[in-house]
Amino acid sequence: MLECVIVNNDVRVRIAPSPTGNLHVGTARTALYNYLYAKRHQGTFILRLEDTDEERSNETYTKDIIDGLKWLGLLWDEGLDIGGPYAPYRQTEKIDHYNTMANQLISSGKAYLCYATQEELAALKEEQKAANASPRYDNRGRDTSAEQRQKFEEEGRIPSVRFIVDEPQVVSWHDHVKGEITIDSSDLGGDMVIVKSNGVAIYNFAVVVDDVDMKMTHVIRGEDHIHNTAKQLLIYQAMAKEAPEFGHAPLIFDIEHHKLSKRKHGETVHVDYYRAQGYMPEAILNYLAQMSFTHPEGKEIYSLDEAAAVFDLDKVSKSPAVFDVARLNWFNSHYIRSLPLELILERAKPFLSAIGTAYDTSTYTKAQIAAIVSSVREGLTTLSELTAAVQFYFEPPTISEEIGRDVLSSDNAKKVLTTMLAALGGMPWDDHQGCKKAVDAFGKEISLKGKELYWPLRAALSGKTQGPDLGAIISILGAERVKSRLEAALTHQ
RNA sequence: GCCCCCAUCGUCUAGAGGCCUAGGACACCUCCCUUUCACGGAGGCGACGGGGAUUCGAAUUCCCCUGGGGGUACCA
Repeated sequence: MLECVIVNNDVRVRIAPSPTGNLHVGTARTALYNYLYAKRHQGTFILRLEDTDEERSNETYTKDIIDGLKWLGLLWDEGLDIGGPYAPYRQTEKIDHYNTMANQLISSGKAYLCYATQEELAALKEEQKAANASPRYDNRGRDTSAEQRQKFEEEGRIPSVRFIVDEPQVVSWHDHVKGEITIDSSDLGGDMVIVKSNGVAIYNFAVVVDDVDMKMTHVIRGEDHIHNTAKQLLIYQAMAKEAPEFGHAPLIFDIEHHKLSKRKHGETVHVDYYRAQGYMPEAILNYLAQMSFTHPEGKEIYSLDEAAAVFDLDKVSKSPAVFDVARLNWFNSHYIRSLPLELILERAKPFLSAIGTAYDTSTYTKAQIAAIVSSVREGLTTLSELTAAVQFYFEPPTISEEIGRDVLSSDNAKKVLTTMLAALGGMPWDDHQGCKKAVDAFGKEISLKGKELYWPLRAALSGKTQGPDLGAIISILGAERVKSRLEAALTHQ
């Protein structure tokens, strides 16, 4: 198949989170799309921090976001943490610069100082509400006279800077995922504040300045920004700067079809949560990618690199997707059983430690630990389940009343256990399959097979009637433990 | 209220006028494999929101309705 890939080394995209919470699943998805777009076009992926809301911003969130993106493997080429040619990449370090730009707009008549107080603005809103009119700023500050200004200053009023939104005016753009979008400037709420009275630029203004400064070519973000895009386009125009291309991805919904929010869903909206539960970054990435994007060959399972090779914005769905943990789980269990054992072992460490005092690294060799994890990983959905799944390898199982009665108390069970005890000397301990065969062999001698043969052993050794392969259990536990557990089980007659 | 976006199985989606008695995946159910769980395999359940229009023919184009969501801050 002949494919025409546009290679554009000039492509520059970014993820620009605000540190008002831990790394959000939606932010991760947006970061992923930007990352994929950059890689596809051999462009540059940038991480910038939008921390102009000093009230809500917090440095611990910044750290969490950086850690989370790194953990996912969405590494940026430029930006926070690593710097780059367009530093700083943190908006609070550019406050003066935004003010300079705002002043330029004022000098060119595109913006003005607005002395309206919060109270006046609130009153205006009330009035409009009472009159059943759309809430909007009435542009009253546009022609504030010199005398009025003087008076306001004397009253101690501190002005904000408002950008003049000319009305009516059609703002439209070709959106890379949505297609044509048209918005009338009259629906934008009137002249908008671009610098708050505390002297700090507001998001809609700072982004534009930054995107210009950093030479962004494409802005890929959630569709909750569509109206912001219209506002921002007007600012680009006023600054006589070329605007980047836009692509608005659909939102991620909860099962009730609302935007995934921390307020409603708590920690489950954070990447951290999944990380702590033992989700694989590969699974999260794969899940996030395929949720609104379909691989052209119909693949369900694919890596970050594979996705980067085929990603395209016009292949991104226009409609929102419900976040479905069941599906994430399917991806996760797939990766848990197919990723290299070495890697799983590394990631399993915290969950093995969680076993508690019984977990002593000297109990088993490294190879045995590997065998333990390997014996159970097929049945895991998340690594957090590992703790309970391997517990019996470390501590003698407590035999429940039920198991004792139903599985261990029969004469046949007693026969199996005693025969096994006698056969211990001939066990090929290092060989999983060999151990299984040895069991089969003595089973034949005592004319027992299947459930009758296996369950008593399984119960005696693990306390459960289901779990890993019996041969693996025997082999891993080794002679000592097998012997003592069999003897203990015999007391349940 | 106003503005914008969206609309195929429960969920994620394929589908760019005839290939669609609508395909795949997750979930669920049944069977097979298996000492068990899981994996794997074979089946099953299950959808084009409604109405017009265009056309020989519409899930696919257009219009209206309905529904859902997002936005409407000196938050981002």
